[in-house]
Amino acid sequence: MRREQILEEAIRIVGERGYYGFTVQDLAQRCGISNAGLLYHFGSKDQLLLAMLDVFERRETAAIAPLAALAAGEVGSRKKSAKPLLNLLRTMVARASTQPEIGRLYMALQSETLDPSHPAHQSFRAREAAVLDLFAKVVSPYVAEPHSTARQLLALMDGLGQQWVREDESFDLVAEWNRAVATVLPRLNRRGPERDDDPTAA
Amino acid sequence: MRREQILEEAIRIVGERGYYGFTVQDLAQRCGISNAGLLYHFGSKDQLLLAMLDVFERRETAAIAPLAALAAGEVGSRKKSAKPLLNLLRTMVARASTQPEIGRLYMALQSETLDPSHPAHQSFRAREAAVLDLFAKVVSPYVAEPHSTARQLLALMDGLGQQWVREDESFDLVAEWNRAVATVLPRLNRRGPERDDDPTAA
Amino acid sequence: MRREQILEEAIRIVGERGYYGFTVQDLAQRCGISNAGLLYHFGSKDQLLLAMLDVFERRETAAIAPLAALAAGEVGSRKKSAKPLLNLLRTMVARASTQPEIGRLYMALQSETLDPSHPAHQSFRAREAAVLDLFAKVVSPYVAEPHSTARQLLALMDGLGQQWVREDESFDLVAEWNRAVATVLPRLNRRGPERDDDPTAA
Amino acid sequence: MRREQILEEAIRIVGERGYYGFTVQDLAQRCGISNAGLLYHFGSKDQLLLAMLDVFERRETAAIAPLAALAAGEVGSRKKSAKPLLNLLRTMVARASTQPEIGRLYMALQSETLDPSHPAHQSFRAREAAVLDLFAKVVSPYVAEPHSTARQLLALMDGLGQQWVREDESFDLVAEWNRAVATVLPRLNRRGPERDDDPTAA
DNA sequence: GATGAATGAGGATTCATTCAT
DNA sequence: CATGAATGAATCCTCATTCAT
Repeated sequence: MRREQILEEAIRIVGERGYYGFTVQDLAQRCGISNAGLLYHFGSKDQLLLAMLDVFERRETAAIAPLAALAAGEVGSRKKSAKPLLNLLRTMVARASTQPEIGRLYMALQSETLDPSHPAHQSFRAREAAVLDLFAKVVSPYVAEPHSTARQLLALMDGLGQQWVREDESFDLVAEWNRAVATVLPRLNRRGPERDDDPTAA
Repeated sequence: MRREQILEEAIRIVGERGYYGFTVQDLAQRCGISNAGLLYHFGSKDQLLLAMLDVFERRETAAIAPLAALAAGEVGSRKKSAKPLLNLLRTMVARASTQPEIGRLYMALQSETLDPSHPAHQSFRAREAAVLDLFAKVVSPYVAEPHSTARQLLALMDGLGQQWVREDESFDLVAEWNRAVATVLPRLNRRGPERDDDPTAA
Repeated sequence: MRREQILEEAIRIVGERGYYGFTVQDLAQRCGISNAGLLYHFGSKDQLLLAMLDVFERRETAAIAPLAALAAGEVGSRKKSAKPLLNLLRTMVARASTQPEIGRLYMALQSETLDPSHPAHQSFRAREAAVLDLFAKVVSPYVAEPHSTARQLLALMDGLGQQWVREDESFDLVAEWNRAVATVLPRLNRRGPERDDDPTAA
Repeated sequence: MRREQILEEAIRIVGERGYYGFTVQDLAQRCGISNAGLLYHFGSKDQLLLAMLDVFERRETAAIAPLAALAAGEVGSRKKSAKPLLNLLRTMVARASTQPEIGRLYMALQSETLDPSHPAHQSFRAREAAVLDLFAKVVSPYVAEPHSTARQLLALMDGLGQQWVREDESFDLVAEWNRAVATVLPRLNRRGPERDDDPTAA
């Protein structure tokens, strides 16, 4: 449980300053623990990062994987419903706005890991590929070029999130994201009654 | 002229590692100069960053400002042409793919400066606001919610750029960007003969 | 306890070279400790100085304050005795000649802190004011212009101390000080049997 | 002439910060000259210090030596007058209060040169010895222990000067000095009409 | 589980000085 | 006379890490 608190605090710091701008000393201080006491739990700064990524992925998986499976399931089904897809996309962003720390962690690392020598570079590269694959798949019934659309969705998700963070969370991220989805996947809106909070805003 | 070389090299390093992951020593070594010799030219690491931003902005302004003016000029004109707008958007991204160093610099800082304590935080915040304003204005004749559209364009530009960098420039950034623009500004494509290099890729 | 040893050594060095002429590295070396190991105990060079001043003041207070109280107590009393006053003055200087390190520390800083930007400037200014006040008070029964006399006593104390240090402690500081006191406070000598080591030397 | 201006400025800086707290760069900047240009005139920082001491001594000699000679001349004369002695003592301090820069230079170095490794240590030691000798001589007709009295005068002169500097020149140094002289050399006041500006302040 | 003490490597920066021009 | 450019050594300080307790 001590470990959990520390991780939580670490996630917050990395979310604010990035991994490079984050120091073991700072974390230890904020946790009211000694420098050595902290490392006792995690072994090293890098392992601490891995633990953070683990938390991040675990939560992400728990929250997203089922929805992803649902959305993916629709792809081959006869009576396609866009609802699971929309639900997936919305939830992914809604999570960020609900748990800003985890969102910030993701965004900070997202950019920091552009550098191939960053300890989490591979991890984020793999994640990106996986998300792009997922998006391309679930989106394939609705667009002509699913790979491009997947890229656009991911770019919008990340880009809007970064704007949101940079502007001190001063606009409605979820609303903007819904509009963006409606723009990228226009066909979804012409069909069915599945929009529960009017993503088209047309 | 020595200063210029150093600046160029610095831009490359920051583009790769970000400002925090970049050390004066490293830069000095790569320039075949002593640690102190380097600082002679810039005074401090932070001032060096400012010099880099200055270069960045100077080049950006030189390349973009005229196109921005043209595009903005169309807004109020009677016979609106979308060509200047498309030209502006394309050039902004084309520059990044032509001069990857400067693009990487921008992207690295774009994310690193999420942290308000980063020395270039304000600078990037201001830049973002300015770009959003510009986008909203030039896009206003074509969309219902120009501010949202501006956000989407910027998010796509940044997001796609980051994907491109993370994936080792292994896809055609310009082509993807053109598709994205076509998606976000669909009306542009239905009109006139002004697309000179087929942004729709239909 | 390690801290104490370091402090002791630091006091010696500053006593010799002043605060500016004293380096963390030098101190570390003399203590057989690493540079970082040293700063672990004090945080920074400036805080180390504060710690030294603290030691200085603590010792000074312990040794002087009671005597100062006694001397001050005589001021309002009916049957004034000059003994506590003489005792105070003698002890202040005797301490310097007994513990030359602490005396040198004081003298080195006394002059270095003339510069308002010195980290201990305020501290020494305040100390000086306090000493002047104390002297003026305890001396008031015996002289016409206690404030001037206070100034003279302090000037003599500091000035003689500096001569003593500069001349490699080659004269009898205590004896000279006693003569000086006898000069500045001539009335004291005409009375009572309280001179135990003949300060007048008339 | 350029040299003179630079020296003047250097004296001011050393007066404020001491020799250790004074940097070539700082001086160069204040003189609107390049770093190298400055050293062209003086060769090195230490030689610059020597030049400053030279100026100091030259001025001191010019102003004081004649008065010293006069006062020394009285010692053996039949009809001793204390006037030259008083004049000498007064002038020495008056100079400091008239030209505070030179006074500060003296005081800063006075204390800094306690350290035997200071480049001007010997110079100041010698100066002190010379002044003590002079004082002892000129004072010998009036006191029982001229060497002690010399020490007291020098200590008072330096000590009061330091108080004056530390307290931002906020009291009347000359008046205090006169009182101190009257205290240390009481016999002078009982005789003759030679006090022109009431040194006794009785 | 946790700490106090310590470390080695590396960080930016400052300083007096040099030298070709 | 003076400068721009550069340097090597030194300065304070920070960091992740280790280890005996």
